[in-house]
Amino acid sequence: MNDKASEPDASDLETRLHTDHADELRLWLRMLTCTQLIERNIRSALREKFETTLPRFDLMAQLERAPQGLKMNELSRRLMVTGGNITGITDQLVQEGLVERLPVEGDRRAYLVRLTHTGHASFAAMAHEHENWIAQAFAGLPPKDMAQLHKLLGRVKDSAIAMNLMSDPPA
Amino acid sequence: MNDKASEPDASDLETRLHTDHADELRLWLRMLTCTQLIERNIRSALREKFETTLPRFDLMAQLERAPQGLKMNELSRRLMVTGGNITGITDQLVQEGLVERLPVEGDRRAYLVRLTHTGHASFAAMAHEHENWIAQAFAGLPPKDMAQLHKLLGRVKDSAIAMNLMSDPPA
DNA sequence: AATAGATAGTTTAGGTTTAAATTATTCGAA
DNA sequence: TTCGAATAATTTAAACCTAAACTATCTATT
Repeated sequence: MNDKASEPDASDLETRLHTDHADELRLWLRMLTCTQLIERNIRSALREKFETTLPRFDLMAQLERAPQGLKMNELSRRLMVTGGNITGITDQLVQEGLVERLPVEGDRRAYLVRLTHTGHASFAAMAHEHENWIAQAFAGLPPKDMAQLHKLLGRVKDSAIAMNLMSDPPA
Repeated sequence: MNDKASEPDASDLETRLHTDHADELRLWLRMLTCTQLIERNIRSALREKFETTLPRFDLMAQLERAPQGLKMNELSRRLMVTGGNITGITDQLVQEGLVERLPVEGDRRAYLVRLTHTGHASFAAMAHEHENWIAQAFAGLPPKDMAQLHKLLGRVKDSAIAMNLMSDPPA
């Protein structure tokens, strides 16, 4: 190896000095830990109490807020997952009678996915509990802290969106 | 349906009043959005620039900080994934010569997983870029905001851990 | 020593998610 | 109108992740 004393090995010290974003890294890891802790809890609670999964719940939550229904690509965009994934989850929910696919007037490629009456009722039951679980996750924060956190995360969101635009094909 | 006028349908109004944790819900969704935006970006950058994946990077990052190596169950705990998962990822990395399994003195059940020389070099190259990506994600925040955010997320973390303990089998 | 229970790691089966390729349809411009 | 590009959704192959069952080893108690 290149261990001459004239050039101290740069692999550790120098690179570390140049790019010392340790604070950002720590912040990121803590953020990740928080979401993973909460998400894991929600997942297991959804399975235990309602025998369902988080992706299914999230999809239904989107449909609940859009009574007229949503197209697959819109679901994909909102849930930030790939289209193929939406296809799979929707297939399941259709199978179980919780959502339905409706033709779109004037575009035979697309569907509108909508909650069925059963799906609406099923979601209502789950949403009530879900809200409590989330509330528990933030129970340790005074309202003032929550507001502050929400504001700061708004800035992170903007920053992260900007980052995404940078790395996406600009054309 | 039970639509008698004497008892106004409670399914919407009342439950919503009782459990109005809309702020918590909004906060949670924003938090999730932030981490997903950033994580997605890191994933695609790792694939494009280094042909690797986030789980593999994360495992190597843990090993980098533990030069003496880590046992499988310790990796499992730190990465918050199941043991079986660790086995699979480690197998891959061993296959590619980036990590190695070493016997543990006095416990023939366990291994120590450790970065090889190649793995160490490979990780150093990636870590440098990774740090810049993370820094970009938080580029929009003044240092003061970052510190504040870190502090608030510390409270969330405590709260989330408390939530986990509640729902885990207490025995 | 013998055995029961705990611990370390792997295997298995099944579900999730992704990126990339594919099919079908729509839209726009020559 | 017709052809090429864009769009909506699906399919496919591969990686990821989990829970549960399993093997091997260790530890403590008797």
